[in-house]
Amino acid sequence: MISQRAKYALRALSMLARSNAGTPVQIPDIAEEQKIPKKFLEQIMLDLKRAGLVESRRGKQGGYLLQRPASEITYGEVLRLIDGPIAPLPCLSITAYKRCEDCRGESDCELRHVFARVADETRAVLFSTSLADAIAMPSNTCEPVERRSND
Amino acid sequence: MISQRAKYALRALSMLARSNAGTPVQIPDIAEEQKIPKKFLEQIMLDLKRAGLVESRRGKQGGYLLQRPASEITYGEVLRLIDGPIAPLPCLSITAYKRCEDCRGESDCELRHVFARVADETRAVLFSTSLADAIAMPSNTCEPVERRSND
DNA sequence: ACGTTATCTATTGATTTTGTAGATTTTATG
DNA sequence: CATAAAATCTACAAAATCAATAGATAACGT
Repeated sequence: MISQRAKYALRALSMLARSNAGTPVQIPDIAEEQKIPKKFLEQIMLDLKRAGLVESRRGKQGGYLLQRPASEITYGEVLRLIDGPIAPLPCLSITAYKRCEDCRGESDCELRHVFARVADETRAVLFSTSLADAIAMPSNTCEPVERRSND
Repeated sequence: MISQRAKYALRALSMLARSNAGTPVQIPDIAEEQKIPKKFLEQIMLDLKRAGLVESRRGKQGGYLLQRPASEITYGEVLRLIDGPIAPLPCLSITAYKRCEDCRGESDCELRHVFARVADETRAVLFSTSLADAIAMPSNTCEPVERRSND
């Protein structure tokens, strides 16, 4: 499960992506439309700014804008920033690699082999999907949400 | 990231799967070999038992055995049992579906569309990989851990 | 100068995670 | 039957994480 924070971040960024006009979007507006606690959102936007995803303008007519085109900000990038490593095991993370202390031999760790595949698939989706892609999807992809027999 | 608990559970089950002989494996042995806190492991094994994954024998010569063949216990099943839903969003979980209160319209929620793909891919791997599969993998799959440019 | 907006720092409460501790029950075996 | 070895059960606790709140400060446009 991704964190609430990550959901908020992605939804906020989506709003910025939609409001392309070059005019900043303000926190109170995002908070209201997306039902996000205002002060909480402030912190999140700050994180996004420090990471270089958005830029801010202060004072009247201020607010936030994407720093890059929406097509060049991926879900993976955002998710990693907010929730940390994408990989399901520390020893599979690229940005925060850490050996599992209790695990002898990564090359014959079964867990690692299995979850390496999960990590690969997950990254393939998340880093190939940009904010722009996501916005373009819904209308097209509307087959009645195909469900397999598993979670 | 999967929980420590889940790692322990999977490693313990792996030991049971390997020790096929029909002779029970005991908690102290698992705990020592896998470096798992013994009392913590006890709780985990109880969960696995209650869920019908393993059976137990008490008293001397007691211990735990798989209740089904190792080829019929999947990583997905174990992970869901221990860590909860596989899906990254409550509204994508099959076993614990929950509407996102702050989200209007699931069919046009961008987050949902993107993470639905993640969920599908993840489940495809986890539910198609059994304990037996995982044990069989390591020796074969030993190309020097292919890494993409992303986490 | 004024109000509006982002920025910063600190703190709180709830929940989850990761364990510990100790008493109890069951069972094989001598 | 007595004993020791094993699982079982219940409760608790420390630490970390998450979600959110509070209040003061700095920058900017008009």
